[in-house]
Amino acid sequence: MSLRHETLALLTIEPMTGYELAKLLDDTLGLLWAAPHSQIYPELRKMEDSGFIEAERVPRGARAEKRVYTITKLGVEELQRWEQEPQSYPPERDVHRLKAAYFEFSSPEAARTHLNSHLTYWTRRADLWTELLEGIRTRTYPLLRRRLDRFPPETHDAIVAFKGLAFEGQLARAHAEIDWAKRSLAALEQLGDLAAVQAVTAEAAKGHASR
Amino acid sequence: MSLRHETLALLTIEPMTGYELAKLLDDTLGLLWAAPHSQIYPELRKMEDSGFIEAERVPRGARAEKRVYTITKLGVEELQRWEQEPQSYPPERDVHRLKAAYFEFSSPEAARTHLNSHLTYWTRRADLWTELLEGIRTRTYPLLRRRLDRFPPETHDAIVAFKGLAFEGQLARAHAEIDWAKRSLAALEQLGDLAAVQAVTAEAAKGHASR
DNA sequence: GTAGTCATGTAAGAGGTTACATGATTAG
DNA sequence: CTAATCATGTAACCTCTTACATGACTAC
Repeated sequence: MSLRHETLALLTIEPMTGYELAKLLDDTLGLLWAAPHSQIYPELRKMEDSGFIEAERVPRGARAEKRVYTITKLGVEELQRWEQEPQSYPPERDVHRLKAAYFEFSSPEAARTHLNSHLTYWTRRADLWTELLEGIRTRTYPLLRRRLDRFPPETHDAIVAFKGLAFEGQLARAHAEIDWAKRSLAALEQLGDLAAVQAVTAEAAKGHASR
Repeated sequence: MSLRHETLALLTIEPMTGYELAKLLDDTLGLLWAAPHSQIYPELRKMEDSGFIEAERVPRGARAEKRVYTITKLGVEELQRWEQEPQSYPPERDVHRLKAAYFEFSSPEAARTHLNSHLTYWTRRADLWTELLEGIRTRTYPLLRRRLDRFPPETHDAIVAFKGLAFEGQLARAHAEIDWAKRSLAALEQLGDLAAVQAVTAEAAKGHASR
């Protein structure tokens, strides 16, 4: 349940609408917690009920209105409380590694295709995070700029350092995945002709089945 | 929805009960997809209804019975189908990285504690996977042995290679996390006295709130 | 006018967590 | 006899996904 804390953290930058939060939590942006708007709007209402945030109705244009949410004192305290709370680890659930573990039920081409997609996906992520890190270090990334503008100068080094830490971690993970995909592709090559394996394993497995 | 395919894959080793599958899918075992028994038993019933597995009622002791599940031809085909199907990537959701990104709302001690737990957790995982990999390479890991005993010799190299690949990936990820935690702890040190930051950021955030 | 963006919702369903619940079997 | 293990379930609840739904505003 960290959607709550990610949105609280974003609202410490400045008041925002659900729509803007939804854009920031879009997975393609590369931030640390993604969520669709269908999850965000109800969560904002719940947080409002809990007193963590407050909505202000602001007119836009002639007829329309938007709800601009501001974090409250209670909301900041909740964020601090969560930050100090010990954090458990989610159970292991890695579908790509799982597929790789059972490539003997796949075809050599499909296995290669999977690893190439993996390479593409994580390379794109690495590029994204490299750029983001550059923007963090130079303090030019817009979201960071907006944050620094609101916080006193003596906190800037720490704020920048922590954002840097987090995305260095993401980047390191991406590089580990890229290396893994490359090594795995090489290993696939070395296994030579696997054409027969799929058929044989399938037959063997069916053998158990019809025992 | 890969619980289904992990259990199908395990049932290609040999027929098993829900209880045994639940033990294998325990997170502390370090396999690739964890699940509690409360999820496994209903899933087995669903797969039985779909014809992917078949249950045999086997007596145990005098009064009791157990349901031993066997994968069917249809089940093996489903596993193969899934293996060749393109796999999407889950949205980014990393709670530990998220916490690190907002350490300015934490205390220096809590931040250090988080990173030390991270180190402990991933070191334990790395040890687990190192041992598992050793058992895979020497072909002595019991689950792998059981698998190899059921599959024809010409498939053994590939089966062992794929299991190796998968856990090398897990190990690489663990090492990346360990490195990150160490580098982050060092970075924390270098930031020097952060005692004031938490208070200041909190005040600043409340400042927005009561604007 | 019309396409793109801004803006906010609801709802069904899948997947996962946590807790409750029960009882037989086996090893000491 | 008693503790650990084997064995199988249910139920409430939460989170997340996917799809449906609507309409105003702005730039061209």
